[in-house]
Amino acid sequence: MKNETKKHDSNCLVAYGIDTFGDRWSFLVLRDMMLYGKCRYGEFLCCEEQIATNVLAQRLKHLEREGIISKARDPENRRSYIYSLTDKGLDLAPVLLEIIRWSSRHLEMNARRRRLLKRIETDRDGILADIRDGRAILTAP
Amino acid sequence: MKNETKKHDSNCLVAYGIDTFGDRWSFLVLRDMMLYGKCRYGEFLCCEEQIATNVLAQRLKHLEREGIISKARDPENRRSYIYSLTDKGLDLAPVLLEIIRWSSRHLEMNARRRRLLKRIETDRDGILADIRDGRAILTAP
DNA sequence: ATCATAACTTGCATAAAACAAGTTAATTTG
DNA sequence: CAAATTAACTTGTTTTATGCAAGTTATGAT
Repeated sequence: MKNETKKHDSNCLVAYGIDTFGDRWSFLVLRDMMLYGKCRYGEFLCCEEQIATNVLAQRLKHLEREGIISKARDPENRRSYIYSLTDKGLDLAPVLLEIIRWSSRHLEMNARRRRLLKRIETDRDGILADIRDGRAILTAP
Repeated sequence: MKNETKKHDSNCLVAYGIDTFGDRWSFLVLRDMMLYGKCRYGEFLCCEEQIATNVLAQRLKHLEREGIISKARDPENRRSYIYSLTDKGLDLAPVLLEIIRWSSRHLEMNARRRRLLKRIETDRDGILADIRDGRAILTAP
């Protein structure tokens, strides 16, 4: 994940996906953006899984270089930046939703999880709209 | 990926998925099973991305422990084993298909890729049946 | 003017991956 | 049937990536 030339340069569609967004930390950042509406460095940093700051910085650069996210100055605070999903990044929402569906089938459920699953099954478009607009789908975990 | 207690033990559905199948090599093994119908150690070993033998052995154990794949003796050859997807593993097919759809939108296409994408869009059930029965969907890459 | 904060960077210890070689049991070949 | 081959791994070593702690820089708040 450090070496930035596609490590093994497979010509497979699946490998391309894995290499651009499939690393554990990259994907957890994307989850934080899509599910929790996070958009700042500091927010990603205090994710439940405790990403290290150097790794976070590197993954954000990687995702930006791959065109999955973009970085813009925060107009309200000149020392802050706002990360957001590009169209390419937004297109990953269906992958995220399928992972959630899979986990829902194979992990014990609770009310919170059931609520999320139900919304995925009954209000997919609403969810996609929320993701597109950076609105949190879940409250902080 | 070595430490087998879920590394960060998140209680998030997405993190559960990532930790069980989301590692690069684990997922490439699953791709080889679902897309290319591979089922033997030696077949996984000569994948396009050149997985190292120790890593492969470890990932197969991991996937087996997680209930994604199962290992059985080959009745035809007593020094060989046959790996196959469990129901839990088969349930990952939709995730794989979404990744392929995503990559198809964002990577240049060729005839082979277009053919695969078209089949995903028009014959999803056929693909799922092929995966379930261990039939290759693509010829070797 | 001083302190705090956001977003990083740097350096070092540790863990995982890549690489190369070796092992074991079953099978094929001469 | 002894010798070479093959399938599925293990083991040891080097290289690379991650985790952790501390430091830096440019705002911004008090």
